[in-house]
Parts: sequence; structure tokens; C-alpha cells
Amino acid sequence: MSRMDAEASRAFQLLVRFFFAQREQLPPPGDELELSPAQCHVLHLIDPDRPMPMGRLAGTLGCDASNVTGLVDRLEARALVRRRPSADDRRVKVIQLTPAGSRLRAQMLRRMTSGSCRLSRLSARDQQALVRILEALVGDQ
Amino acid sequence: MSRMDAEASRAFQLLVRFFFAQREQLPPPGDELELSPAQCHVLHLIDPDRPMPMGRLAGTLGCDASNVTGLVDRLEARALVRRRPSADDRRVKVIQLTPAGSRLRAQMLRRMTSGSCRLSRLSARDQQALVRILEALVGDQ
DNA sequence: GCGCATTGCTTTAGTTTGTCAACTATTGAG
DNA sequence: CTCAATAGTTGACAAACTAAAGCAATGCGC
Repeated sequence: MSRMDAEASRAFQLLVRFFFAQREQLPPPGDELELSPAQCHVLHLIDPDRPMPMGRLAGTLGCDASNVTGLVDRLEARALVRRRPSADDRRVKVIQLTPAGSRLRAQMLRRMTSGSCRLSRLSARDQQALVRILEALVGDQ
Repeated sequence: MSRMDAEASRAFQLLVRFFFAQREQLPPPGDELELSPAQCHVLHLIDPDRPMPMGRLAGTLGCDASNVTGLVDRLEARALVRRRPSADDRRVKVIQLTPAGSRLRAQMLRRMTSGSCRLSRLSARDQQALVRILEALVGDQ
């Protein structure tokens, strides 16, 4: 394994570890939030101001479309999300946060990135560097 | 939301996106590897030279111990992993890669961190910075 | 030594997550 | 209009996960 690959391998390992560590402080179990990790991700991905078609959701989550159907079913049953037919294409259904969903999302984001959280204990410099590097990694879109 | 929190929130969002993007290139479906994401993570976490007790596995994955039982069951059924009683404490079972498991792990790591992969397209400088920051984040252990 | 709470793992039962294949409805190309 | 492609749903099933109960080993207090 070359020098670069070793570095990449280590970075990858650390990213995975960080991901799981972060998961711990996701849904304080027994809380009224009570969202599964997958549901958190869906909620996280939908900007309150920019509803998202289910297909794009499946694409971003890297999973089957039929899986998204189930996820959205459960979120819709809890009135956190609404299916709306697209004006452009009647096959498409756009997922929109309800006010309750929007509130819950904000609360979740606050909880994950404030005070007690690992991320906010980094120096401002390191936080910016991290964001810059990650943006390069995901292609920014 | 303060300046710092915005940065942390963005970093978190990017991390999740990277995680899902990376997942795409995990198990080329229909491949002989044929590992589920969860199985990949277990395999990834076990260093061939340093077997790991199930409890620590559960801790790192941030999931219930009984879940790890199932994961290890399936890996053991495919002879990628072995349960061995610990010498120190007979309650503990340490998980050890078999030669086949070790080979598969190496192959997986190679595939995820070489050439085509996003991580290896970062500059060496950025790779090192990323590793340094992530180490601070996960506490290094 | 003896009790007794604790720890590490498994089992059972139940939900959620995820895949695949088949289906419906809509779209768009020819 | 015909036909292939696309968006989403359904049904059947495997895998991932949790909570609760249970078992064996540990270790602490006495």
C-alpha cells in the first residue's frame, strides 16, 4: 500500500468511526423526538424551503425507491412530511416538510451541532478546514 | 444560530452526504464479495492482528449487543470470522478474522481507497489535515 | 467462603430498513 | 398511436436493529 493510500485508508476509517460516534447523540432514546437514524437522514435532507421528489431522495440515500416509499409512509403517518403531486410531471411526488416536521428538523440540527457536540469543540480554524475538505470530497454540487 | 454552529452544521451535513456517497461504491452488487454495508463495517473494524471483543464492537458501532450477535453469526456462517473465548474473562468472546476474512477485508479496503475513489483525489496536504482533524474528533483512542 | 449486583453475550419477539420483482400511471420518442 | 422508459407503489422476503428476559462468569462486600 502506497503512502497516499495509507493516508486515505486511515481517513476513511476515521470518517466511519466519527459517523457512528455521532449517531450516539442522535435520538436521545425514549425522547419525544424518537426518530430512527434513517428517518433523521430523510428529515435532514429535506430543506423546509425546498421540497424534494422521492426519486432524488432515493438517489441521495443510495437506496431503492421502494425503501423510500416506506420511510416516507412512516414520516407521513406522524405528520412530519407531506406528499404533493408535482406540477411538472404527474408521476413525480414531491416531499415537503410540514410545520411540525420543520420544527423537529430544526430541533434535531440544533441538538447535533451545539455545545456538547464533538464538532463544536474543534477550533474555528479546524471547522472551516474540515468543511472545505469535505466539500471537495462530495463534489459540492 | 451562531457562526460556529453554522459551520458545525454544515460539516455534519457534508459528513452524512459523504457517507452515503461512499456507500455507493461499497459492494459492487452481485459481486462475489456480496457484503452488506453493516457487514463491511464490522469487517473494517476488526484489525487482522487485533481481535476484538463483541462488546467493544457494539460500542463502536453504537448499537445493541444483541445486534452484534446476529452480525457476527452471519459473518461466521460465511467463515470470515471466528468467535474465540477470551483467556482473561470467560464471559467475553473475541472476534477474529479468518484468513478468508482477512483477505476479503484487504480487498475491500483496496477498493475503497485507491484510484477511482474520492478520498485519493484529495491533495496529500488535505488528506493529512483531514486525518489530523478527524483524530481530534473521535478522540483517537 | 457466601450472597448479590454487574457484566458479556445469547435468545426471543417485534419493528424498521432494505432489496427485488411485478405492477400502474405517466411521459416522451418515433 | 405504439412502445420503451420513468416515478412511484405493492408484496414478499432477508437483514438490521431494539428491548426484555435469561444464563454464565465476574467481582465486590461481608
